[in-house]
Amino acid sequence: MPEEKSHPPDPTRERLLDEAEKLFAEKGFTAVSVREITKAAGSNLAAVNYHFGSKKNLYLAVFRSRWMARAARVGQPLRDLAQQDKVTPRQVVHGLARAFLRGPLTPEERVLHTKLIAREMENPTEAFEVLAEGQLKPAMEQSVRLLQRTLPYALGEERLKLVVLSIFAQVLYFNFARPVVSLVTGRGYDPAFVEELITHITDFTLRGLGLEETA
Amino acid sequence: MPEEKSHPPDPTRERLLDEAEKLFAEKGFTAVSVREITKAAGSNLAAVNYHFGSKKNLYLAVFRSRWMARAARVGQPLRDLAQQDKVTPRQVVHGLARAFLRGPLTPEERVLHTKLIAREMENPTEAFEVLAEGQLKPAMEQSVRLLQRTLPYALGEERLKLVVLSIFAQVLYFNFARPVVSLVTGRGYDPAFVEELITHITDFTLRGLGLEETA
DNA sequence: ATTTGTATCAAACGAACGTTTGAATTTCAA
DNA sequence: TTGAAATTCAAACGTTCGTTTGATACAAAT
Repeated sequence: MPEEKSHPPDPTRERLLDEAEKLFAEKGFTAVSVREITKAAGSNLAAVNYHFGSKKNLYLAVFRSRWMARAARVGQPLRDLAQQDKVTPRQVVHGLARAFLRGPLTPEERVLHTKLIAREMENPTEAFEVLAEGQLKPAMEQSVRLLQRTLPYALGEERLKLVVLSIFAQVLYFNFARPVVSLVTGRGYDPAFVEELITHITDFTLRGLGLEETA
Repeated sequence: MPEEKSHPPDPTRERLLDEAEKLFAEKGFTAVSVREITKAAGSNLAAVNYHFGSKKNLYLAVFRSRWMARAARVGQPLRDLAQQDKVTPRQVVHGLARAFLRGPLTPEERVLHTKLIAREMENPTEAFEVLAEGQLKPAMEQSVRLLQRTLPYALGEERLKLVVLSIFAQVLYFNFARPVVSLVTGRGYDPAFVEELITHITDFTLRGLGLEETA
């Protein structure tokens, strides 16, 4: 390994991170081989161990550099919202749904990002802490605080947390369970359908909070 | 392989299916080795290939015999409900949430069952069809029909499907993302917390359908 | 008692795995 | 231009993988 601290942009290192992230997201850690990654990155087999020390370290590096950067972009709309003066609950919920389903990421990035989350959620590895501290807890606290101060009535912190978890549940599910959603609805993930999904989640959740009229 | 059709209860075969299901659910297909399975089942290394032909066939057999039987048990409360005369939407939603979170399965079975679903949802294999035809589509159709006939107002089939998907999303999420839920709420999955979760999902969803008062 | 078919077993197969090695190459400051 | 460090490379390391093999044990039927 060249160094231990932060890295100047080494093209080989960057390509390895890019391809590794795609492959890990698509197939999972154990199903991807180092040979597959280095071939996709157009580099030598030994490059992974030279630049990252081991396959597992590469996986962690993917989370620390690539995944975290994306998480920051996903969370940005919500942070922007938090800085505004007058915010409605609809804006909060809609912002959350939109950030994950149509937000700052390209469609490919979004699938990739969500799959990595889902894998860590059902099989936490050392990367889970990165994920939890870097996105999950901040986004959760941000959302709870934002809802707390915009809701026209008081709602206990515990109840609010469950509500936000229900939002996350839907947002994640409609992202990573695409085969199921498409199978059931007969719809592909074109922009129109995604917009319908965002509207559905927003309306459903707002009524779940008792804030909107019956459909 | 001994035969091709249905199997009389061969103890070795049964033990292999039991242990394989646990391990596949816990670690995923590629992360589990045949040696691991046969050792856990107390049988010879060659037993998997003798009884099932290949590791992949064993995985499919787990879904066809073990997983499907469990899916039938999970779906039973809903089918019972469908046969009753007077059913309220609350009964439907509560029944769904309860079936998956506290239902006919033991806690260990439930974790196992949900993890297998989640894995197939994010990485569909040949088992996905078994899962889709055997549980997903029936449960979806059943739920939609049941809601349709119990709702006090008309709701389009498309909207209803999205609502049911939102219920599934929460039910699955609160099952398989337990590390996240516990991290955020600081609660373990004891009976009291599970009951709170069922109540939350039920209330949240009913209001999502515009049927209950504000909390 | 012998045959026949089924199941189990230890052992080995070739292939693929993550990792290491040491030489070749490139980079770049002195 | 030279020399030392950083990077790439082909090759091989030892291990583990899923699967196959052929011998052995056991069962029920002739």
